[in-house]
Amino acid sequence: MSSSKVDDQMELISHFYPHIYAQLAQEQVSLGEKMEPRRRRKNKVEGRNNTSEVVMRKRKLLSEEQVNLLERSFGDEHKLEMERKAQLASELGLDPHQVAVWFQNRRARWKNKKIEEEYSKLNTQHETTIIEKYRLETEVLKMKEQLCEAEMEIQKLLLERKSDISSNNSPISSIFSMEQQHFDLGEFGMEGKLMDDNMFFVADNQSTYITLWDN
DNA sequence: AGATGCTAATCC
DNA sequence: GGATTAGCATCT
Repeated sequence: MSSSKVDDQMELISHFYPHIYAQLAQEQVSLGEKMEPRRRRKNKVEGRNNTSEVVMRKRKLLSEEQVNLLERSFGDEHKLEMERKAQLASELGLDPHQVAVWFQNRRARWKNKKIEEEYSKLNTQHETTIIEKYRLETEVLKMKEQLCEAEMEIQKLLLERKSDISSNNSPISSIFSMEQQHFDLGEFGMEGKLMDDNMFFVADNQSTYITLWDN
């Protein structure tokens, strides 16, 4: 029986009796028979002796034991040296080329997995960054609110001061006494000092600045 | 029975 | 070595 007829038969078996086919194919390998020739792509026309033939690509899944050994080997080393390839091939009863292909595909899967892991890690980082951003924005809003309240309090105190002055007959004694009023802004870790009606001097540990506002 | 996922095998 | 194809198994 020619090998193409054997292949055709196996093709039929594989199609209608997949389990029997798997068994037969496995037996072929374990008996050390000639390896199946590498199949060409489906519908690929092969020119030989002026004839064209369409050869179906067959494929057999590796057995659990074969995959286990390959996986262990891959765990040791992702690259495959010639010697190890031959060694593995004989241990597995596979064509060295099959072993090479398996490693190539395994490296591709490993790389994809790494990329997915990295993507997932970056995604998590991104999400926590977004949450932190919102937290900080909320904090800024709260602090702005507090600042606004403090400014209103200062305005109120200034107005009180003004009305005190206007009701007093000798303003010089108070406004030009060079004794500026102090405000405790402990809430902000700062100290405030009223310079005049338009200026408020604020100091903290890091910086010093003057806030101006319209009366 | 069609959709989908995995992967051996092929092509470039 | 990466991209792609296609066989096979499993799921829906």
